[in-house]
Amino acid sequence: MPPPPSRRPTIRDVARSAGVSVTTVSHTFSGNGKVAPATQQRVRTAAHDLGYRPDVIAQGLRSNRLGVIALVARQLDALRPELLFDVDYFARFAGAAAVASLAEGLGLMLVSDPTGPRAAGAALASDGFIVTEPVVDDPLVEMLTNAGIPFVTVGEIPGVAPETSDVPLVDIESGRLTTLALDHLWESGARRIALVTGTDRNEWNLRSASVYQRWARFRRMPPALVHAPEALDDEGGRRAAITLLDGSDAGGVPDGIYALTSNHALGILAELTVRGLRVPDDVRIVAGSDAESLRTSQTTISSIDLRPDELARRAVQALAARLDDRPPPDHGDAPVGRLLVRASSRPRSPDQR
Amino acid sequence: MPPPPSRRPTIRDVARSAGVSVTTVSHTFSGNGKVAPATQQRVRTAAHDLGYRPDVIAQGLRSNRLGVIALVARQLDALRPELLFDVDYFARFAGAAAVASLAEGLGLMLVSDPTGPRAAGAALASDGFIVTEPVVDDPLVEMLTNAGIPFVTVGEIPGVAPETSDVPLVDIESGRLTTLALDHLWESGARRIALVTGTDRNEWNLRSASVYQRWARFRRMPPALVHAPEALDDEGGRRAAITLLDGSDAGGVPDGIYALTSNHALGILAELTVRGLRVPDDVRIVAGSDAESLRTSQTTISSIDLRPDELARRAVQALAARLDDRPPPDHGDAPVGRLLVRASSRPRSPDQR
DNA sequence: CTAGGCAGCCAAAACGATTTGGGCCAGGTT
DNA sequence: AACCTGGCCCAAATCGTTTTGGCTGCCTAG
Repeated sequence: MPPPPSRRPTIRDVARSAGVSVTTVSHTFSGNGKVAPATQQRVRTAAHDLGYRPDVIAQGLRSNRLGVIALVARQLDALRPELLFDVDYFARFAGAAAVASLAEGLGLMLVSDPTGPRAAGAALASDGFIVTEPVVDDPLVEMLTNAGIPFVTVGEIPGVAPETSDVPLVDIESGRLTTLALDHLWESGARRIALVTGTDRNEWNLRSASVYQRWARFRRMPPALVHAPEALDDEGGRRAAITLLDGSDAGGVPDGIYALTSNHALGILAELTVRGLRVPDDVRIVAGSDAESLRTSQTTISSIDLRPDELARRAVQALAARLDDRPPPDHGDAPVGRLLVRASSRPRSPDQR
Repeated sequence: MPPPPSRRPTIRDVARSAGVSVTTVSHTFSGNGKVAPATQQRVRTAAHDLGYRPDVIAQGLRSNRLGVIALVARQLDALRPELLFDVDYFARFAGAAAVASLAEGLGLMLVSDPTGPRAAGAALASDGFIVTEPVVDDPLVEMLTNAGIPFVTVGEIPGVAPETSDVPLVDIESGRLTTLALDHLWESGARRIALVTGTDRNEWNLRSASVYQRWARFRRMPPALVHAPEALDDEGGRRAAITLLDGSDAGGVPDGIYALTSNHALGILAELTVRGLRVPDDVRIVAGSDAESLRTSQTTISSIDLRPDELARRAVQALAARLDDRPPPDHGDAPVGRLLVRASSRPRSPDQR
């Protein structure tokens, strides 16, 4: 068996070798048309012997589909790109999305925001996009809409009522989860609960803040709301803590803090510890997204686990359905996100020192 | 400006609209051929008005290049895929690789091992592969070699001398770093140093073990070597610790442990703590790969930071160079990986013994 | 005045698959 | 005997680019 010319075999080579037309070869593999079993067998063995693999790109050209979807990682262009995946949420999301994509027969491409100047052309090769946490007036959303490229969002596009939009949406349950976190803090004894949000104008930050405001009014609790840039990491949390502790807010020093970003929660814990405040005795903390580091910190920190794996799975399935013009999958309305109670908000048990 | 037929404009539409041939349009954008500046201008505005974007797939078909490279995530098929990215190393690697790819004008695709049964065809669409930590007789390596698909490995292909292979290799410095970790443990006072490796047969595990053996002989220290499956996570570390502490090894109970996998190190720390052994006073610990959780654990754990971001960057650059038939980039021989000393191996302050 | 060169443009042939619209033949119906 | 019906197969068109190999004129050197 002489290695045929070094280039990889095409459908034509297979056809010649099997003594049939390319049409027949194509039909054999695609299942279209009618091909006698005997012929099929001949084609298959010929293909196998030649080591034939259909050229995905040529298929893509005809079908206008490549079998690749893109996950947009907006922070990719940020200052310290190597830290991108420090955000556990996104890392978990990406991992689960890759797995789910594979299950749908799709590849998952990580791309930076393609609206940016450095937009790699390759990004546009994908059949569809998953946009997590779109922000107000998101240029990416606008671009995809204009270009007619299918996409789904995880979290609402702020300012766009989901009913009026036909963009598939994966619900991140920001309302329910905010209430869940606040109620939990309340039940664990906190009476002056502050909220620390990030500064990205996405559903998570915006909705949490508004729900918090309403919740505080309901509890007749003067709201204490601080914003810290996500990018500041721990330091952002530390500064937020300083603001809350030093700034003589109406309500006085908080005894409970709900920090939406996990690294902020860590920074807050650090600052509280420095000041000799005990967690959870003096101040209870809940983080709004889960991370490995919350599980291993000195005082473990309670958190809202958004279940990025499940969200990713749903996003991929929704996108795959849309790409195939199938109706969107119905995930029922069972809650997804959950509260993980750890030391930072655990009521003391009777016998503890 | 009536929206032309809903399908996206092709190069032909642009040509017609600008009153030139498709060749001229192509040349205008590619810079090939000769096109009068005035004509170029006409073409460009026509393209812009139509909202024309070249079809990446069609370009790919001609050029046999799509501008996408694949990163193989072997653990993707594992039992708990959502935990894939718990392995900080890979998460960081993927993030940095995505960024570096973008800089090279390439997209990064996450694919599971394409040798598996579920191999998504899309995986094969990529121009090249990055294989991290290939194992002995790696089927993926074999497949890529046979198919003539370009790839680079991060870490040697065990059993294949790098000089004899023309597969670009990113050096993970397993020899130097193992020695670095062991010397550090020694200097911090440990005299009976055990090694806990994973069970994957990759360079990191294999080379570390062999270097450890030699190092132990040199120090006239009876070696204590335990293997625990990476997949067991903390539990694997716990079991390894049990083996080391209970099994009456020749050398007795170790006072220093080098655990290659970060989660193993965490498990070891937990088991030691349970038994009332103090870290680092009774036992010093160093982990062989860095992770966020080592930085925040009760007793922070020293680690070897492989600098996955830098490794990823190099891998991408090497692959990009190979794809362009450029000579491989020369990264000099400055060391990359480093030791991060934390509490688990910090020598006691002066007043201690 | 002519040959050659060059700038500017184009038609047509790839690239590797899928799909369309027959053709041919055997067997069953009128 | 003529007609229809399927089963099986094929040639050619198609997808949207890039590249090859001309074809025009115009300019300049001889």
